Amino acid sequence: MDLKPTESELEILQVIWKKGQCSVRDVHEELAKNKDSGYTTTLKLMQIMHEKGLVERDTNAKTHLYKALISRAQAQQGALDKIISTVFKGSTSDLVIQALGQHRASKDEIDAIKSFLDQFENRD
Amino acid sequence: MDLKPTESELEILQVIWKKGQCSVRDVHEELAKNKDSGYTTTLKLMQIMHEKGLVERDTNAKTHLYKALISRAQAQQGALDKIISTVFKGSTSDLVIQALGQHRASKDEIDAIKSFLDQFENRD
DNA sequence: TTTGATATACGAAAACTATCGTACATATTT
DNA sequence: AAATATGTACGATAGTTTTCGTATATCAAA
Repeated sequence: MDLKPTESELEILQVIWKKGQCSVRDVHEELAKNKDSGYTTTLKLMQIMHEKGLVERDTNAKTHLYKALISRAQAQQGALDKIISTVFKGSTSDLVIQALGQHRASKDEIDAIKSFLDQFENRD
Repeated sequence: MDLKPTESELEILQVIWKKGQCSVRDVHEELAKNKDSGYTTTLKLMQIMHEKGLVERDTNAKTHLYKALISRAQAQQGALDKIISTVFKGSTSDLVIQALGQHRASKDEIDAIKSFLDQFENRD
């Protein structure tokens, strides 16, 4: 299996991850806030995602319910791996520094990252 | 302008960023190390990148020379913004932690990030 | 039970990306 | 000068992704 969601598929997965289980309408109404494609477009995409094995669905009721078969963490790692190799010359620390440099991190966020680093460092 | 390079365009930009200024052949020979598409494919892609405004070119000599019109930092930030919004729920610190969690960072890298964080934190 | 709202299914078009073949121009070598 | 190598231009094709129209089924309300 390939399991590399496209851009639109990721938008859909976002909604499913957030809500846990969704009808096409659930997803479409969420997407409609930022986008204006039709309902059948969302439906078709979700059907394709089902064919690809990105989601599973319960077809017992008239309204089918979809669940994600790929975790957010998996998708995150896939997305990270891709941009680290294509734009960050393979350097994770470059990515981290670029991300932190742009973003106005709160003290809490910085602390969270620091303690994460500590724990990570002491793992050796 | 849209300025969102495709996958292949990023591969080409990588080479141009590294070398500073490139002929199509320069780029193609570099890409050929990891890939095997034809010379005219690279040429065509670079012509399209020129139309899109991703690169400029000097056509005085027979062999045209290309330069990037988008910086590596810009492309990095664009890629980061995209995945932060599509898979990281808008959370930069989630991205940083996920990136560090997977990657086996060296002590030097960790230190670099820590001192970056310190400097960042003291900025207030 | 007829009407209207809401579903899925699915073919087909549109848009975008990547690939290549071929034509043609310009250097370089023999 | 002829042959060879190297360059650009560009149309055509194939693959992928996104979009939508239309057919059809189901349910609820009038």
